[in-house]
Amino acid sequence: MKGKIKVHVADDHKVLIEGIMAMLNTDKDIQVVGSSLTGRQVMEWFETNEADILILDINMPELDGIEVLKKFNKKKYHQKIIMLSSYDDVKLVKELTTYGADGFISKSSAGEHILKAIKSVYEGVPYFSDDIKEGLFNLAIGHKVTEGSRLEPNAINTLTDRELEVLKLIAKEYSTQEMADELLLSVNTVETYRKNLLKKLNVKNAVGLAMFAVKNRII
Amino acid sequence: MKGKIKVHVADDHKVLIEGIMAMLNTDKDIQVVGSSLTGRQVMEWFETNEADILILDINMPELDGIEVLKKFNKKKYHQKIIMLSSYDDVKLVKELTTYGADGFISKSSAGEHILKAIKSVYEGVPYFSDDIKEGLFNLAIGHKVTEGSRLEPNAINTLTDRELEVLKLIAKEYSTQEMADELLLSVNTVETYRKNLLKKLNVKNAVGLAMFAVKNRII
DNA sequence: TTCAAACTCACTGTTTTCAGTGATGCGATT
DNA sequence: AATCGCATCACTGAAAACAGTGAGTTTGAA
Repeated sequence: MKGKIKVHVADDHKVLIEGIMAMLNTDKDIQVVGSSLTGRQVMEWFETNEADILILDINMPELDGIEVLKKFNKKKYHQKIIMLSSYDDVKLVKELTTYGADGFISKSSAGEHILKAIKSVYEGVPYFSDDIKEGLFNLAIGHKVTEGSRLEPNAINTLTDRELEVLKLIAKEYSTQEMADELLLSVNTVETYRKNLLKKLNVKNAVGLAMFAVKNRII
Repeated sequence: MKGKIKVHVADDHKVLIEGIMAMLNTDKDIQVVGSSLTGRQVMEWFETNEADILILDINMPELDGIEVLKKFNKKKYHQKIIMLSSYDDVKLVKELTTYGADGFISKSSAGEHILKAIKSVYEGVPYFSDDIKEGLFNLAIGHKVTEGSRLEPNAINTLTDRELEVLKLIAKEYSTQEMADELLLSVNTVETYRKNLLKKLNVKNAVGLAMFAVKNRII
């Protein structure tokens, strides 16, 4: 191995970042070159820096890990991405791999798995921690073990970026006018997104949208 | 200081535990003597072991941090307890201090705060990380400043039975007409309850009501 | 290059929500 | 007996949400 593997860590919990950094820096082949607390920070960092591996928390403020993943997908950066998931984001795994995620580690797994994951993914071999594998297995079996599994698993995947933005604002009690101001759009446009959301998510009003947002943790 | 401060760390995220351990063990005055992934494990550990400080995550499976705190309260163990909170559990702080919590740290604060907290609490001085303090301040002020911090502690208690019923239905996407049918009331009456709710809970629309319902687990 | 999807906006019309005010009856409290 | 909280309802008017349709532009992928 010529140089060290350069890693960027993104998570909204500073203690977790520092913990991971402390751990990774004990490995002679790995060097943590940056960290971010929000998705937006990740995007900004990668505009002027680069890393071999990005460890990305799924749940982050401003721009969550999923959004970041999608954006990276478009930008064609060359680093590998390992997703960090807190609870049972198992349902998302399949989808996220299609968006270019190279590995998954649940936070409830041991730290050594992060080392393994980094080295594995760096070599081009996707990595999934054991509990993620188990979760996928349970999903495949059909019998759910975890609470959250819903019927229309992928309604959220059908949402466009703009629709997601609007959805988040709706869940924050914004009125259409306020959203239009915030997003610099016409009221008509925002209304269109709202209507699309109502149809796509098959709910009857803003409350339904907000509840969907809660259940899918996009707020 | 004669011996090292003995610390036990409890959190369901193994990586976080390991991170905190790595960090704490760099301090010559502190020694991590144990860790747990669930509340039950904490209880078992303390039956046969002891520590000076218990760092306790609020959200854990099996037995959450709050329950553990209550049980410790009864057992009269002599260690101090620092609560780790993921999001803004600000509303809980006051209650938890009465149950014997000696400090609060949010996970979004830096790791050094854990060091500070441990030493402070060990000396008998309660510790609250800055964002917790800010949250409490906002709570006291009444009007929310930050995103998550809600209203005056017990707005729920000011709600009448009928208002609660209506609130639940609103959170289920009912329209006023539907609620009137369901509750055998006139539309006007239901509207009145809705208005009272908006005023009492200080939110601007039905989404705000639904979100309140979610946060206060009345759905 | 072509095509589809996403993004943007407009217009019309209906329904619902939000806001304020006021009123009645009923039961419990003082 | 008077008061107070709660439940119930009505009326008005303004604002916002919901619904359907159509259409131009941009962009990325095939």
